[in-house]
Amino acid sequence: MPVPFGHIPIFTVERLSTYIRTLRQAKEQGEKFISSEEIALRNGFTSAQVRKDLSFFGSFGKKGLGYNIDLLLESISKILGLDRRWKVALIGLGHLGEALANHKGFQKSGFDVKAIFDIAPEKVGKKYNGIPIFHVDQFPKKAKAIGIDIAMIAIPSHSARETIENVIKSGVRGILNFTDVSIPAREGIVIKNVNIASELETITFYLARGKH
Amino acid sequence: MPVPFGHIPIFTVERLSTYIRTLRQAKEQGEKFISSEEIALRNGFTSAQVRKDLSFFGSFGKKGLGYNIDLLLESISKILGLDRRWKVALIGLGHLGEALANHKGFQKSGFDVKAIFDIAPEKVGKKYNGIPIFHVDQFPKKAKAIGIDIAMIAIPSHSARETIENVIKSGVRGILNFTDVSIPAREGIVIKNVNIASELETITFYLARGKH
DNA sequence: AGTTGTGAATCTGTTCACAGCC
DNA sequence: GGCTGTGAACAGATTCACAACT
Repeated sequence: MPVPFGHIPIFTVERLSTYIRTLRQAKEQGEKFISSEEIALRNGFTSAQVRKDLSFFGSFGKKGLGYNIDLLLESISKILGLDRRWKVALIGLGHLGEALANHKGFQKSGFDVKAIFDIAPEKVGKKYNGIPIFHVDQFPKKAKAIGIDIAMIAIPSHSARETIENVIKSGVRGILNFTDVSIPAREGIVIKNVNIASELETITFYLARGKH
Repeated sequence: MPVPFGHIPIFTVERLSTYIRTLRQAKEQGEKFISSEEIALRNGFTSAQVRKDLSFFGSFGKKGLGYNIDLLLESISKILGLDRRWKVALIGLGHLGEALANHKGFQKSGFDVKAIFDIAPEKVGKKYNGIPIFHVDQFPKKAKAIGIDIAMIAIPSHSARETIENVIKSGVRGILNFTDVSIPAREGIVIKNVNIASELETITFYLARGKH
């Protein structure tokens, strides 16, 4: 089933996902067609970049006219694997975990949080937002039973490495890691490390030197 | 005061901030020195990359020995502008906003959330975690009075563009934007767009094609 | 006239490989 | 012997610029 298109730059993949949001917003504003220039403008990219990104996967536009928004939305969604729903587990129901469990954007893109894992006895066995909470020790068993595709990790850093190893061992191949411990990807596993303090730190780098 | 080191790759800046976390963790484990190889290994980078990143800013290591962790921590912190504290405002106290207001990692890196802004009448005028909550309309006045350096935006997308324009007009030069609307940077302003659903979407791209 | 799609040229970032120092 | 620091070589991503199409 996987259809390879040759090698795709990682930055292209990240931008595709931005285009989806831009297209949804243009659609809400009543637009039917959109040019590469307009997509670029809204995001601070260049129009050539938008066209090149899309060209890796095919021809979706009409010369002189631009892109049909509905068609392009559907095409990019398919490219990103969003033409199906994905079962997501959340590990760690702290403040960030709650935010993730409540995140509106997931539903729209096809992600369903199917199970939550934590170690706090007062949480385990209950439900949050209708989603069952299990003990982290149960992860391998439950993940297999439910068919979890992706795990989001939002736990303290001291147990991060061990927990993520167990997640990988249990057969889950996609990991979105919010902990302070950045985990290298490895054969067969897709890991994305996101660190919120890091994001602020790249901002201060530029602010501190007045170069921006 | 800003000391220019020539042009620095954006990826170098992002990795520096990862190195800080790695160094802190090594330090907690009782290490005093660390090699570029060890830093690389823990994060899935290459040792040459670590050395090259640091070489943009000076020589921090000892040949044959590696890097003194305390010294390197201090050096990188200074490079990233973390040798001072930064005043941060949070706009939007929804689920994600609450997570940001409670985020432990900020304190450690020198970020203090000094004010929260929202539009809900039941929140405005109260405090959250000891941080005062103001109406978003008050942002320009309060931001100036407090001396806000960076604004974190965690509001629904429909009001994102307008709110961010007002933040920029009020003189804040650093923005961490969590909304679905990605905002282009512009002269004099540093903007970082972070989208959590996007992160999942780049994972599914690879999962969907079995290529990882 | 307007806009796409794309090879070629350019620019940016990474890796190699080794001299130099501890 | 081990590890850094770095110029040179390489790989990867972006931009240019224009032919092709509506």
